[in-house]
Amino acid sequence: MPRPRYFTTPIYYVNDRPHIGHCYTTLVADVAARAARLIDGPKADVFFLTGTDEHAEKVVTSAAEHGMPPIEWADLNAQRFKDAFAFMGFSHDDFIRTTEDRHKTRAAALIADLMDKGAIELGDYEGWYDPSQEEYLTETVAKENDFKSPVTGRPLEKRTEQNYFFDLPAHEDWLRAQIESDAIRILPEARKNEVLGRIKQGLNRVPVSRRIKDDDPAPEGWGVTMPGDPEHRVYVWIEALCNYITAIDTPERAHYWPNSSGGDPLQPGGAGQSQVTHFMAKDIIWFHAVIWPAMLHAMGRPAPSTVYAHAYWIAEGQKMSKSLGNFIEIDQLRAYADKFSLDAVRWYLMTQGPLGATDSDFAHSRFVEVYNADLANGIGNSTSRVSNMIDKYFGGRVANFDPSVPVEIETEHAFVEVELTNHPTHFAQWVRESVEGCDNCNLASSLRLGITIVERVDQFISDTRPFSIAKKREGDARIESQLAMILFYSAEMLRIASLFLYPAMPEKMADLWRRWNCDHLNDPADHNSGFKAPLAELAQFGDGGYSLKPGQKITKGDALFMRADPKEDPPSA
RNA sequence: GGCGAGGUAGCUCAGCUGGCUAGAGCGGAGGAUUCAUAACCCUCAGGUCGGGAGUUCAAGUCUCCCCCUCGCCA
Repeated sequence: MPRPRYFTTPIYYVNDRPHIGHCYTTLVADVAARAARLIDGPKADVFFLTGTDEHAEKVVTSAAEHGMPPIEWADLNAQRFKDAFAFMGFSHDDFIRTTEDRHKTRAAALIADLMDKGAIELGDYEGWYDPSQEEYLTETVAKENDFKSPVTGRPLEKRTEQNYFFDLPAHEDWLRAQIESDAIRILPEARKNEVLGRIKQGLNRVPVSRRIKDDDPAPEGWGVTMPGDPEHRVYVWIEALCNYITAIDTPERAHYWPNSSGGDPLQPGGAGQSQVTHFMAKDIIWFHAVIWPAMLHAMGRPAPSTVYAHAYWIAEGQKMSKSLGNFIEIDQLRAYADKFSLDAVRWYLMTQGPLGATDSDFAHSRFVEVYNADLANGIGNSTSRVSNMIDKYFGGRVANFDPSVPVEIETEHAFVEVELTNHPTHFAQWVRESVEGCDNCNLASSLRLGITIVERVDQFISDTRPFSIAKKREGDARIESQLAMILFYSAEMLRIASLFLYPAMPEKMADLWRRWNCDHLNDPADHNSGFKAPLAELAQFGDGGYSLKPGQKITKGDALFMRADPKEDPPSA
């Protein structure tokens, strides 16, 4: 049995409008989840979670501004995320909202557990309070604003109040050891250094609650109150982190968190144990790589295996910001998808995106370049030329050939035999590379393998020149067999290339499989229907159970990706 | 101010523990070809590897100084 794998995105602040940032993080998780399901095949045990974080005070005030109860406002906005994610073709298994009872009750239980274990205690909180906004500011923000309210300019007050604190410093040594040894793997590497550097500077207690104000605008039951102390509400950040557990705290799902029963509970990723990967943007790595693992440790639960923090998208060379109003929102991605196809958008984001530590630019000219190079001129054109030749020369069917007749190419001096015997070995190697890439979250390089194979197909066709051979095949069984073999090889290589490309482009690849009449999927019409076999078996070249067979129909269809004109204006939302 | 990352071809970046004429992809130029989506294939980049000094038989690759960019923290 393949080991269980659990992929998460952060739960998104429900007041936000879905934009490229939310979509990107979720896309990365989607591609990781799809790749895992493909690699592990029909027995894959993958759970992919996303959702929304809804208990922030601003949600209550925004709702009031819109003249509706907070939950209605949250419903409305959460739906926007659901719609956006459905549009993006994400394959999440669940969408959790922190306002749901299943979350609230379990989050409260987790906090209670921490209190029972003495990890959370009451203490004094001293900070800079902005009376006009009724909120505390961090030391940094306070200082930056010269200890005046950033909104009204009035002086801040130093205030003290009682709060509950999580004893983070108690876990310092453990955290450092876990992170240094990669027991908790922080990726990319640069982020790991950053986190370790910050831990070395010393850890502070983390406030986990806020006293509920007398004039609290939130309705009864909003948020999660501190167990045994209804005067305090659990700080949204702490409550939000709990979603990774609350969503899977059912008998069927519990195994997605590594359990304590088998061996050392604090050694995640032991054999058979679930592999947990949290994806997020770099701004919230501290919560996920330090506070959350420490909370889990305090509860006696294993930590996540991998915390992956990608960098940001910028737009046409400019940082995206509220003041500039240049966020690339879901509508703009929709406009690109309308023009270039959704899978093209997914491909661009995945292969050009900020998976590493540095930011990436979403530039229209770049989009078109990548679209043309990889998709239109790459997999699109190659599919087209291969299916066209099979149609033209063999009536649209994979033809029989005699494997003992070698394929030869004509050089200036002689006919040279083409080396084909290594093909199966090459593909087996690529499968290994792809699996390894996914394990290390090198999703982009794993996807690139598909394009590498397409390039091989184009080269192979140039070398063997089936279109020239076709002209002199009449009555020559040897040449006929060579032609059949070349096209079989080409089509078979494309079939395998498409498997590598699938996690990013599920719709288009399923389309290709329908044209090729391949039966990789349980339901050929549904790219989410699951695979009939693990990748290694599906990607077996030439004589595998899923390889193309003589007589198999290959349908010549419309262009998979039509070439785009770089001079055209960007699509607008 | 503290810690960290980085400055390599027009663009995006590879170059691990120092070693032959510094690489890839994209864009651009030329050629060849015609099965294909003006596509594919082949060839072409003469880039002071941020600047300076040093160590070494040998340095993008190590040391020191300087300049610049960017993170995280205070």
